[in-house]
Amino acid sequence: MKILIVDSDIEHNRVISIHLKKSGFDVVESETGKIGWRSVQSEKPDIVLIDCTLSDSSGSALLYKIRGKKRLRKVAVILFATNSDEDSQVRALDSGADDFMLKPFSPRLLEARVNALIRRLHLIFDNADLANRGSNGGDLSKGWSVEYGDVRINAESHKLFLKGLRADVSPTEFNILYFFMHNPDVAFTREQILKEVWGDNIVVEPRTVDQHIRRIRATFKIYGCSNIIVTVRGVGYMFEQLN
Amino acid sequence: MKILIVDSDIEHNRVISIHLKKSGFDVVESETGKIGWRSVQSEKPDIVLIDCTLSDSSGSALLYKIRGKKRLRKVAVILFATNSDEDSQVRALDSGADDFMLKPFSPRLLEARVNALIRRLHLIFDNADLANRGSNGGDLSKGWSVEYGDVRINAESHKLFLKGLRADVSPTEFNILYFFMHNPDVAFTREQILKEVWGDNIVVEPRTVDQHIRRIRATFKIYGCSNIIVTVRGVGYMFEQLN
DNA sequence: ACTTATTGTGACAATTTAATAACAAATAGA
DNA sequence: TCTATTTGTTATTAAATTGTCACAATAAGT
Repeated sequence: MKILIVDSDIEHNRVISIHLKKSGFDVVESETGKIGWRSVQSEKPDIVLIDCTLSDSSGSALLYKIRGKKRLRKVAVILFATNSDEDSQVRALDSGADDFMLKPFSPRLLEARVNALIRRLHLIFDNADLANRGSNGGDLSKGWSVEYGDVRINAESHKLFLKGLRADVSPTEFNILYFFMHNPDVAFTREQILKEVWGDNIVVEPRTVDQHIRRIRATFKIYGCSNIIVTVRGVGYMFEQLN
Repeated sequence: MKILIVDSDIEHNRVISIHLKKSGFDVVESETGKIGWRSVQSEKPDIVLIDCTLSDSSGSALLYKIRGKKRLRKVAVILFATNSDEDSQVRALDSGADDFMLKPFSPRLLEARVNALIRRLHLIFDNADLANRGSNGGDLSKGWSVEYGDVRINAESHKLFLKGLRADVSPTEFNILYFFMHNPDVAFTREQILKEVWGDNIVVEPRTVDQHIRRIRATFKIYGCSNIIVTVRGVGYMFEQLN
C-alpha cells in the first residue's frame, strides 16, 4: 500500500512518515500542493493524506483536483486541519474526503484510520469482478425494477411503465433508460453513455445518443410524462430525479 | 440506504434518527445490543451506528459479532463513545469499525461521515448492485458538493442551488463558480482564473473573465444572494466566504 | 479637481452546441 | 422473401454560449 503525504509541516510530516514506514507502508512525501498534485498522478498512491493548510494552495483544492479526475476517483483521501470548526469538517467530508482528522493526533490513531480505510479498499478489490462486469449484456439481465415518479422500469421483463401504463421502447432506448435510472442526478457525456450502454469497444458517433434521447423523450411526451432526461449543456445528458 | 442505530441513549437516538430520516435515509432503531444484533440480521442495513456504552452488552461486542458473520462483512459500522481516550479509539477502529465519533456530535457531522462511507460503498458496487437498492432510495448519488451560505454547487449533477432553489448557469459560469468555491478567500488574477478554468494553453482575453463574473453576479442578484464574488482591485476576483 | 488606472456595462459578432428532420443501413418478424 | 422496425449517420436549423470591443462608471493618486 502506497501512501502519499502532502503536508508543509515538515516536522509533523517526518513523524508520521517514519511511523507508517515502520508499519510496512510505502510512503511518499510532498511539501506543497503543487508537487503533491504531480505526485498523485505519477506515484499512483492508494491513500493520500493532505494537510488543509498548505502554503501554496489549500488542501481542499488538491482534493477537488483529485476528485475531478476520473482515473483517480478510487484513491482514498484523508484531510488534516489544525484548528477547525465543525463546519469546515463537514465541508471537507462533503467535498469528497474519506476521513477528516484534527491535528494534533498520534501516529497510532492515524494508522488505525488508515487501516480502516484499507479494509474498505480491500472490499473494492474483492468485488472487482462484480464491478467490472459492466456495460454490455450481463449487467442488464440482473436487478429487479427501478421506479422514479411516473417511470418504472423492469429489467427482467424488459418492460417500461409510464404512469402505470405499458410503454413501448426499442432495446437501445431501454438500455439507455436503464443506465440512467441507476445513476440519477449525474450528468454523463455522450462518450460515457456510449461506453456504458453500447460497450467498451464499439464505435458509434457520439451524436447518435442525441437521437435516442430524442426518441425516448417523444415516448415520454405521449404518456404526458415530464422531461426526465435533461440535457446538461456542455456536458451531455442526465436523468433527473425530480425536485 | 438503510441505517440501523443501536444506542441506549434514547434522546440522542431520536435526534439523530429524525435528522437522518429527513435526509432521506431509511432508519431503524434499537435500544440494546441484543435487539440490535437481531435487527442487523433481519433488517439488513447498509450502515450500523453503535454506541459503545450500551446497557446490556458493549458496542464493540456487537461489532465483533457482525464482523464474524461473513454475510455481514459488507455492512459499514460507525462507533460512538462518550468519553474515550485515544487508546479506545484506536482499539475500536482496529477491531473493524469503519469510523469512530466522539459524543456529543451534531447530526450534520454524522450525516457527512455517513455520506463519506456511502461514497466508498458506491465505489464498491459501482453502479451494478444499486439496482437492488432500487426505487425509493433517497438521493444516493449525492456526489461531491460544496456549500457556502446561500450557495450550493454539485459537481456530478452540474447543479447550482441558490437559497435552496435551482439556478441556471452556463457551463463556463459553472466552472468558474466551482473553481472559486474550492478556493475560498483567495484572490486570483484574471490570468490565473483563465488558466485554471479554461485550461493551460487556451488564449482568451483576460477581460473576458469580467463578463462571466458579471453574468454570475446577475444570476445571484435574481435570487437575492449577496455578492459572493468580490473584486480585488489591482488583482482580480475572489470568492468570499461570508462571516 | 484633475488625471490615470481599473473595473463595470451593454451591444454585438463569432462560435459552439443541441434539436430536428430526412435518409440509408441493418435487423428482425411474418 | 418482403415488410416493418430499429439503428446510425449526416445536414440543416435553431438556440444558447462565448469572446470582444467601445464606452461609462468608479476608485485611487497627485
